[in-house]
Amino acid sequence: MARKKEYKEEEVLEKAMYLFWQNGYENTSMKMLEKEMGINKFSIYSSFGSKHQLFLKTLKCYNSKIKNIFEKLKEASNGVDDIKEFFYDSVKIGSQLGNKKGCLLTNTYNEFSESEDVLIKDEMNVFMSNLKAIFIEKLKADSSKNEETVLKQANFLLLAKHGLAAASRVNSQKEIEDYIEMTFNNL
Amino acid sequence: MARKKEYKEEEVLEKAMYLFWQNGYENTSMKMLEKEMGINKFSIYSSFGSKHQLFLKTLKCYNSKIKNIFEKLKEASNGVDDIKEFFYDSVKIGSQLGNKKGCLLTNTYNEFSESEDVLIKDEMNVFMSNLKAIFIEKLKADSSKNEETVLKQANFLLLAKHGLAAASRVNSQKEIEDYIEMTFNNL
DNA sequence: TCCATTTCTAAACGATTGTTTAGAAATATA
DNA sequence: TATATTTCTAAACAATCGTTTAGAAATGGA
Repeated sequence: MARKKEYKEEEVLEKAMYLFWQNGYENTSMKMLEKEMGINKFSIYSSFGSKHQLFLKTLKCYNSKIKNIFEKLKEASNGVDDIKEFFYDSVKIGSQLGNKKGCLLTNTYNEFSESEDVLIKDEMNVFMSNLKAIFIEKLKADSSKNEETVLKQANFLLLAKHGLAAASRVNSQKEIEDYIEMTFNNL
Repeated sequence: MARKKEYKEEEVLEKAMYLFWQNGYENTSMKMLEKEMGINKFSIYSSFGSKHQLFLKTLKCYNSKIKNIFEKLKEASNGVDDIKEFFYDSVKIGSQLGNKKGCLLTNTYNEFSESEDVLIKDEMNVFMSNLKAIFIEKLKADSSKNEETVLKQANFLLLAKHGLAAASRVNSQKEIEDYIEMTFNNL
């Protein structure tokens, strides 16, 4: 056959993910991607097709990275307390590598909120409705809450999670902890 | 003297503000600004200097638009309840004209969180620290709260306000109301 | 060793970015 | 009515955007 590839697609995809995570889609140029991924434009295009397809693949890569957090939440059985821990886990994964950058999916949700990009909006909506369904399930563990209360609190938590992800890009660890604690004070 | 200007700078500045509010700084092009403001590039540059200076001026324009909300909050005397009403007012001003677009300052804060633009970051920090100071003052109205509690709750509210502005770009009126109500449930 | 195949480098593509400029159109004053 | 001054239109600017392409470099099988 022929010449060997000098990079692993999984590895360079992950590097692209961190760059998009930090700068968003529009503010990440092919030039920046070349530098960060360590390969040139030709290789990016032959491996991933286009900037847009590359971005979608980094979203799926991110999804697989946070999958274990979701699994942990699903399999837990302490109701609201599990959601609280999920909030902490979500923030942690952002500050774990690099620095506080919020949540890639939420950042994307915000950046594309006025866009008409169906592929990306679909990806976002699936993520959000999955999360809401899990919240509802966890809240129902407390049988003293009626259906209306459960739905209201699920909406509250979804918005709180969204807001937290956005705010965590600029707030300190301490402020974030205070916020999470107070959010769950009256649930 | 000479020829008259065919537009009023205040009016076209306001139009530019709404465009930046909707699309953010980077995703608003000079071409879009020409169309929205109804004047061409030459006029924009002769009146406002550059895209960047124009943006800064729209931020100041926005500040003056929300000034009365701040004044109302400052002059009120019902403590936490006033902050709650301020939250409602903040959301209302977004949905008042056009549709839900969050808060221009918060949007900007998020968009420039990874940027090194000093002029803009200064503008943001002044806004945020002013807001925090007002929150603290209002919380202190309740003499049963000690200093630590006041600071913690002020941080909480600042982050909640930030998160709400971000989330309100994509959430419904009902979800937003639920969120505000629950946020102030235990303060 | 030679050739077919694949990946690499590096330049160029057309489109769009923010910005500037040359010259026509309009106006107040003389 | 002429002239000086300002604002307008419209084209061009260099730089950058995402994308493509031509050709050199490298590799495995014959």
